[in-house]
Amino acid sequence: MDFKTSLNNIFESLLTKEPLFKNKDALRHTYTPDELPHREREIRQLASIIVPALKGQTPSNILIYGKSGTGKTIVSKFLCQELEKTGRNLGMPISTVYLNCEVTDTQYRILANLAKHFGQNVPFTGWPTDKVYHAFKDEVDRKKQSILIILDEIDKLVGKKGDNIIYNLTRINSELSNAKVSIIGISNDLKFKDFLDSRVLSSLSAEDVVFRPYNAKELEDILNQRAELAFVEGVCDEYVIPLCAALAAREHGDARKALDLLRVSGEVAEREGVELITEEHVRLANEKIERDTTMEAIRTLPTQSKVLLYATVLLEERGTKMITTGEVYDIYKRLCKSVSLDVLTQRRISDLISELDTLGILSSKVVSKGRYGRTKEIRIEVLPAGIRTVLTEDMRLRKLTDIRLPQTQLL
DNA sequence: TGTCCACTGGAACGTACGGCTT
DNA sequence: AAGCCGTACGTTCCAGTGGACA
Repeated sequence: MDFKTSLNNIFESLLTKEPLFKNKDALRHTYTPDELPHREREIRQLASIIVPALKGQTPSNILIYGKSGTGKTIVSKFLCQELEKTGRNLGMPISTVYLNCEVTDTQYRILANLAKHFGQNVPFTGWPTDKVYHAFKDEVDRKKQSILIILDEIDKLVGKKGDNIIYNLTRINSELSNAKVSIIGISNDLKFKDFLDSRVLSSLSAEDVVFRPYNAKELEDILNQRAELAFVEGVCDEYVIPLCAALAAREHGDARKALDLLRVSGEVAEREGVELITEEHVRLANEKIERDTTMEAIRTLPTQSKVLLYATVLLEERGTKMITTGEVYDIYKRLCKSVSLDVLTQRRISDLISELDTLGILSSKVVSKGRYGRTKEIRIEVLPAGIRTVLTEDMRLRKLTDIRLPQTQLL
């Protein structure tokens, strides 16, 4: 019976055994603190642009630029909260909608999400797009109100079928008699403007706001503010936060990265069962984050891409000097046959290679070998051992992990 | 100087699927 | 039940090309 009671408490004891953290959520980038250090200027600038909404006028559309982790999203969300709150106090009806265009990446989906936000029941597919557009427009126009739409990662829309949604939204006010719509576009990509239609551009980027990257000192302030909320007092060695800040500053001042680093450092120390987080934990955390993100990227790949990736690994291990599309395709075909998987065309594989390249798992470069044609030169960017581990997790691909190519191939 | 390789990458089209409308 | 619609994922077709080699 002693045995039973001790097991009963096992989760409880594990749950309460978080000696370092008092509120881990404060270190997540989704957490919105009461103050946003080193962004006062941007907040004031944006607030002065959208304040007309509180007087019943239409604010200019805004385009926000800045690298990842510079606080664009969090500042925008913070302003929305404040705007809605002030609106309520003044009796001005204001709605704000936040959409991430990486997820919501077509015209249909954006309109469907907007319509849903205003209480319309739109299926995720099935309706013609203009019907969804009217559902949204009519619902919104039923009363006098200001609407602020935030399109995060708006650069993900250009070039795709979704890109005339930007045009349609910037024009919607001329079709509305009661409501007023303004748009805040957020982009990581500074070159984004070059790809926009000039009519859309003049309307959308009536006001531009640029978010500079944080420097190491600023990151340190942010981390200190969050650490105070997240950690039990005195568990951080004095150099831990400066180190996290320095590492993140090296990567274009990414606050998200800095926060992740500090959080994972804490977790690593906790798992070790020690009471002080040290620089060594930060280094371990840095490696762990890197490893985890690439492994996760590989794990979520479609089966075909996994086989393709493995074909590249085999060629690399064989010591092939220059891996080309044609060679990879040859091995890929053989691997597919051995596990009776459909063989895709070389054209498709060429696209999959480019996808793996943008994910950073492979690197491919188009090279010309003169008399011997033009092709992609391919290199693996992650550890082969990691790729094998992932393959073993996939029942159908497990038997591939035994395959090795002969060191030299005689043809 | 021209040829010609081994692809690249754009474009149109096909198929399957979930889901609405009538 | 038949006919649309939007989306994902592929295929088919093909013009275009950088540069080693004859």
